[in-house]
Amino acid sequence: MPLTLEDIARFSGFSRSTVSRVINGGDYVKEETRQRILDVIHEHNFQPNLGARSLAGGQTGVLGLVIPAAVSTIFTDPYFPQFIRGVSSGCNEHNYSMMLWLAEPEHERRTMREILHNGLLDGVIVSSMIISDPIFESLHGSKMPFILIGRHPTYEDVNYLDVDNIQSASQAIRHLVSLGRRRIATITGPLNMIGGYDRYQGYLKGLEEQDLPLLPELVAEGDFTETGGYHAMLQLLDAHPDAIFAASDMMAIGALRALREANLRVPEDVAVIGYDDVPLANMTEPPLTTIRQSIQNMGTIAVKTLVEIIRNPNGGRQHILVDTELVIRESCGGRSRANLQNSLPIKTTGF
Amino acid sequence: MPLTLEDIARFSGFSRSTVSRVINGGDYVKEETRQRILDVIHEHNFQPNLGARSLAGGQTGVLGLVIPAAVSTIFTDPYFPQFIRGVSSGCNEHNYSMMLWLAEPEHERRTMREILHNGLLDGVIVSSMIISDPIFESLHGSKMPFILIGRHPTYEDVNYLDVDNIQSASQAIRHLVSLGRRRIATITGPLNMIGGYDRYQGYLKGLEEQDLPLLPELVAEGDFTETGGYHAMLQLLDAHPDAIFAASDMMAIGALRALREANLRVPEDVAVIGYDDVPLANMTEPPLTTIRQSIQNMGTIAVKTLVEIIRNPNGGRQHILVDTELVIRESCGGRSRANLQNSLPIKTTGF
DNA sequence: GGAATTGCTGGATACGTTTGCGCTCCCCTT
DNA sequence: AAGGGGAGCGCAAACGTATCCAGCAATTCC
Repeated sequence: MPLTLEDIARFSGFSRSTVSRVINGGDYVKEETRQRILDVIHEHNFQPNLGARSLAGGQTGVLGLVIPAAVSTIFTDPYFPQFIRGVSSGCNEHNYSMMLWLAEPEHERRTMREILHNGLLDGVIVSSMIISDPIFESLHGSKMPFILIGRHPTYEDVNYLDVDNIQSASQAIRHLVSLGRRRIATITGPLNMIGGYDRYQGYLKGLEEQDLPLLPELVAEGDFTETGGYHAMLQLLDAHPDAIFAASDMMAIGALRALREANLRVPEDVAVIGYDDVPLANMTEPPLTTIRQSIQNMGTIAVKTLVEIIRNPNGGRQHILVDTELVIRESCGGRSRANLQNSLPIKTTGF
Repeated sequence: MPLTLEDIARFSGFSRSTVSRVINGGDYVKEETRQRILDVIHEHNFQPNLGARSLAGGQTGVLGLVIPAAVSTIFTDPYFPQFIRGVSSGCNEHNYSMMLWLAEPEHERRTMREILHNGLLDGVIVSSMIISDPIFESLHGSKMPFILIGRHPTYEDVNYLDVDNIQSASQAIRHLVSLGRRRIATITGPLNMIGGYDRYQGYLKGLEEQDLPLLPELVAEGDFTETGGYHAMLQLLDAHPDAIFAASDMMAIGALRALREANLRVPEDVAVIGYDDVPLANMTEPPLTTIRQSIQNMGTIAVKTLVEIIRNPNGGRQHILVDTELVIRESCGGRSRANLQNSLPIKTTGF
């Protein structure tokens, strides 16, 4: 039988209300009283009941993290463990608990409302490359504060947290130009996916900043896979590029294979830059220059932002872009083991 | 403003009580009434408030999953993602939600009572506990139903679910001996973790069964990581082992690296067996012989068992051991692509 | 035909907390 | 000296649900 406020009130000689005020850091309590009550609470290891709190106060201190289990990479990719860890860490920091829901398609219909709208959650983080429509719609139509990981392509009035794809891609181009490359090709991701589209926009921005023309024969669309990168590279060979910016490491690895088969040297003949800094990127021949995103950091920031949104629901929408780090290895022909940036400052766009 | 039982009662023309009975599958409701109320509930997408339910009924439908974040392998090892996925899947199956708490040492004291004993959780799964964990004490002293993943070394009256570490490790030793190896070394996990400890015990049991002496110079302690395995292997080199039993695949992979650098051939000079069968184990050079545990399955079984314990608190303690499978690949020098066992039967010890 | 039983429903209470309101003091002003 | 105001505290009303109990009709039993 756990203790109640009433018990603590009785033990300390004050009323429920005062005990409650002490717990919630309320005003108008004499310091002496506060100490007395805190002592009793500590002595009996009292813990207020969350259900009752939620009923009376409307807050639970619980955040939801939704990840579509359909994403098969959850097994092999260190992305999700790291992200989950970041979120967990952020929760601990802000005195929240984390409800994790790996949305399985076969259970989705049942659990969506049940989990999201039963009053348990103060807010929700939705992590998914594929914007899972039912979940999004369900949240968007409710009062529940939520934040997306990866910006939403169409809805502008939605909070999101994303990697600064455009900025980082253009930085890659800038770096290649600084190394003397001029015929810079790109292997894009699927242009109907927001990540692929944004990284291509960054490529365009980089060209423009460096006064280079956009040559259609230097653009090939891939699908984020190694095979896709390989075929895209084959298309590009005729155009004789002296550098490749691939929108993912896996595609860059495919490009390396195509270049090797074409007897072109990397980085002497063609420089290559990837994106993601997957563990494999360090083990290719030559090791891959790439753009790293701090996934764990993303999780922490997501919590921090969501907590702010919960505390201040009318603060306007939050669009947060996390900066990246250009990890320079041998494949671009630049100086090895040197980073242009070490920190991961945060740039906020909002109002 | 979410709807309440009262609203549904008004819309359907019945009382709160009857609506509540319909929702909770209670008896004594006319079929016609039940249908009418269900229609209204469905039409308005009504979802009962969890806080109120918890207050009035004492049940929340939420399970806690506790993982010590101190375990650094959470980054690199696919163990936890898979386990989490299994637990999540089990929760979906049994209509429970999952509260995930990665216990960080610096936040532990604050959150332990706060998360475990605020009435939110119906039960707790504790994974990979460090021996003598305060979390255990806190749970063991309370009425909270819980189950450990990995048996507890001292307390016998505690529910647990574990891989048969001792049996499987000794099986690995037996296999190595059958292949003619005699100087069999082991790279253990941290011996203050029950998994590491038991696999070491299995190693000892294997030696004893095969009448081999225990040589201290053939034992090195690792930390379940690739780097740890690498350094442990370096220590072992002087003792000239002809076989290595590593308590995790990641450590086995580190050992492979150390062996390669020492110009030793695997399996000709040294046979290697790992533990876990992570995806990477199939991609090493040479492919790794290892012991497979169906981690995801463990998660599902843990939930199933815990739910039973919650429903029947006086059902006696549960001790469940999940069998393993020795997956034979090239690294041990045995016949390739042959499995000693294919199924994963469950052996139950209890009363 | 009256009494006992059963099927179905509504009223009322309890769960443990937050919080608006009102009541005492006591100090400060004029 | 009287009045105002604020600090400190308790009372009581919610919050939304589960569930015991009472009531009532319909049915069954003797």
